[in-house]
Amino acid sequence: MARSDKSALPGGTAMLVLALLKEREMYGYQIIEELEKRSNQVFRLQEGTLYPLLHSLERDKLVTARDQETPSGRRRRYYRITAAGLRALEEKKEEWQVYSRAVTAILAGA
Amino acid sequence: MARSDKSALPGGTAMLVLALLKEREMYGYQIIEELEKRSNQVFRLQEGTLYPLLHSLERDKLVTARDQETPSGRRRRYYRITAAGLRALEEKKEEWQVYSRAVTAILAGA
DNA sequence: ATAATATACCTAGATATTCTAGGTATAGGA
DNA sequence: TCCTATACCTAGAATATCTAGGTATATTAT
Repeated sequence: MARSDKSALPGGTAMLVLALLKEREMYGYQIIEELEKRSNQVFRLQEGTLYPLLHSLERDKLVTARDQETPSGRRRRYYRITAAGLRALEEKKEEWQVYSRAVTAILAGA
Repeated sequence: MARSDKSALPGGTAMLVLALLKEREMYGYQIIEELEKRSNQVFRLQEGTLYPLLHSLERDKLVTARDQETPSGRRRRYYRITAAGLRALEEKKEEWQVYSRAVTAILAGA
């Protein structure tokens, strides 16, 4: 995830992608743009990050994929979240809450 | 940083360590325990993560180090944050705020 | 007294994640 | 016609963290 200092949120990328897919099925390129838009340009996934990630989510059965052509003939691969994916999302969200609260506590000091 | 799913917050570990050192100088083992305590056991740095990290912070002049023996003869290496370290901490905190707000926005949905 | 555990430092190599830097192909606009 | 945007992909590099060791002394339990 491209940010000023090159760092990212580990495991978090999958969580964000699953969160988008919870709303509706989307194709890869669209996920990148949505994520950028909704974060107000805070992060923009690199294609080299997203596509392999989608493949691993599919392998783990957290999403399913189907190909579809646009009227103009362009190929798109749509991803849809599965029941297991929804469960995984809830878990990751819970972890994120716990984690960010702990970080906040430490930053706030003694 | 040991968590249930093995993931961590990249760059975040340095931020947390610097946040502790802002309060007072500390030695490595102590940092591990303080971090665990203040996060309510949410994370516990592995020694193999912390010691190399402290060395890189020292190399980058964000901290300075000095050795000291306890009355009983045990060696401890104390780390103190530098002015550059304080600046780096403020930057990382700002990034964290921006980042966590963006994540929250995406998790909250459209 | 001795054994086991805790303290305290360290490193090398494996693993996981993301990035860089390419590649392919089509659509649409200048 | 050429350039940019769309849309997919992968290989290899870079980075961060973990695993799994190692050394040594102090403290606690047997």
